[in-house]
Amino acid sequence: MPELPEVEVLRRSLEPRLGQRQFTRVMVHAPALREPLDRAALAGFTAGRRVTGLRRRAKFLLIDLEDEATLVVHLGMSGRLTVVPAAEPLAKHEHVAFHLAADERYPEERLRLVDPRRFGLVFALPTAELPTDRHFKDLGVEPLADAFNADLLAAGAQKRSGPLKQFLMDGQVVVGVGNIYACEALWRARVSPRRAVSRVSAQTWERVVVAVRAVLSEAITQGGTTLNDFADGAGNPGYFQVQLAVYGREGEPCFTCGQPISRQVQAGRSTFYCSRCQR
DNA sequence: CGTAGACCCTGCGCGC
DNA sequence: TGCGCGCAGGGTCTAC
Repeated sequence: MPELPEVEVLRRSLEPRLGQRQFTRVMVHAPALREPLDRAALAGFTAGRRVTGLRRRAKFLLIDLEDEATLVVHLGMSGRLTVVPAAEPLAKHEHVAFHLAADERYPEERLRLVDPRRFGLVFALPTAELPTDRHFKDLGVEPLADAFNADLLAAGAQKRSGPLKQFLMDGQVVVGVGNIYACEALWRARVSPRRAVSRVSAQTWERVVVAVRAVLSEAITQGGTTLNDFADGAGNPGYFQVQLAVYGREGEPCFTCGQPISRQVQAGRSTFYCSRCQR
């Protein structure tokens, strides 16, 4: 399901539902997702602790708990993280669930991860170890932070070669820009995804920054979904509210010029673009 | 050192 | 109606 906007929408939807709730037991139903599930660590860092806050870094959801522990969830391609009644039957592909104690607001529930393709990831660790954890230590800047700017991209491009789209999707440069929004942002910036990063002007970098920010923040505002199987933390489905200009529109007319949208595979992923508008 | 490609896994839609 | 194929939002590893 996720790109950055979907994870951010999920974070916001879960925040009131999980805030101050106490984790009880963890139910691990699969041996591994992208990595093995460490039942002992998951239980040890969560059982009995209350949720103190929810954060996001790149496409990772960070659930901070009492006593300086953090539960980390990544949804991969097909993960859904939802809160359901504790007695809800086990869902197909429900690989792990964290039970939540009843309080004055909610009955006993469970926070469950359903992930058919199992590209997701769940682990827990001391909060202080997050920055040096191997999943986080090499991550680039957040695209909605001030540090994401034309100078940063131009500097990063000097150390690399290859096409612009792959550069934008490189998490060591900027995080959270996945295949859909990379395509959308480059269409909006009117620059070709195939353009070599060495041949991008300062002015164009500026347009790319503006476009990435706009595409992501609009998707968040609109409830995050471009994706047909997205659901927020309450299980509400997505609404296809985000109008996609190029992604999935091969052969359909460009909204700007009417030229049929092209599709080309780059690094094993489909790239959609307008060959007239994007140079 | 960077970069390109394979790979992890299941489900879905399409054409036959 | 059923089957096989291609394709899908992510990230990481290996071979060059």
